[in-house]
Amino acid sequence: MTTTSTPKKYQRPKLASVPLPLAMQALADPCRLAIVRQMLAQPEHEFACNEFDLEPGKATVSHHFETLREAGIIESRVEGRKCLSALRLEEFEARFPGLIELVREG
Amino acid sequence: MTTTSTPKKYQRPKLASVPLPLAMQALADPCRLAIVRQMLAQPEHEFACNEFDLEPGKATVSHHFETLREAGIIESRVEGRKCLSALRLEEFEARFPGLIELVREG
DNA sequence: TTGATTGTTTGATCACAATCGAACATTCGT
DNA sequence: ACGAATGTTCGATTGTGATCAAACAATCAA
Repeated sequence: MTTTSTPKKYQRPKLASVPLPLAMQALADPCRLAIVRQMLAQPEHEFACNEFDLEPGKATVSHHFETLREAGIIESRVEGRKCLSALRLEEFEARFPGLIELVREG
Repeated sequence: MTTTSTPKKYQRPKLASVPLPLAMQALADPCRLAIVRQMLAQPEHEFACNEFDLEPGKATVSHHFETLREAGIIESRVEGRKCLSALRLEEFEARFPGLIELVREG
């Protein structure tokens, strides 16, 4: 018997359950801001992790993506061996109006 | 000769020099959010530190006020033996539009 | 099936942030 | 001059966050 595969399942919290400090914390890191800014340039696009030119190693980047997921800023899904991520733009904007716009401006 | 007194001087950074991550970080702490919310209830009022009902001790609170000053969110001045603090509401709103409003809402 | 791709997890380190008690400084009242 | 009031600073502790290398897992391509 081949071991049953457990496809990675990413969490996707309801925005109503995301407290403000968690959202602030998620956007308080330069690397995560860079990720969100690049995503804002193509809001419809689903990004693989290696489409970003980031300083930290992949382990660290993986952690940053998880932080962004927990804050309800992005959502991710498995596609083949890739992890595709996209902004939850409308939902996040509805929960924290104006916050994403601040990220775009810098 | 009595030693010359050096009245405490609080910093007051220009808002243009405050980076977004610093502002986010400052607003990512529950205690500091509580301070800002209480100040938002009376935007014109100058608050002494002991007007807040906060959990941490006074040393910690003193540090939180400094963090808020560094982020350009509040300004402080010495009045007698008190340290009076108030929001830099218009300036901060001009630099980070909508951010303070998010704090008010929760 | 073998090896390369893509990301996650683990274990460890390092820096920084929050916290406290105690000592200190300044000012005010008496 | 003395003591209370109000914060600040110092030293130490504790916890959390960012980071990396290495091992692991799943998938795809040849």
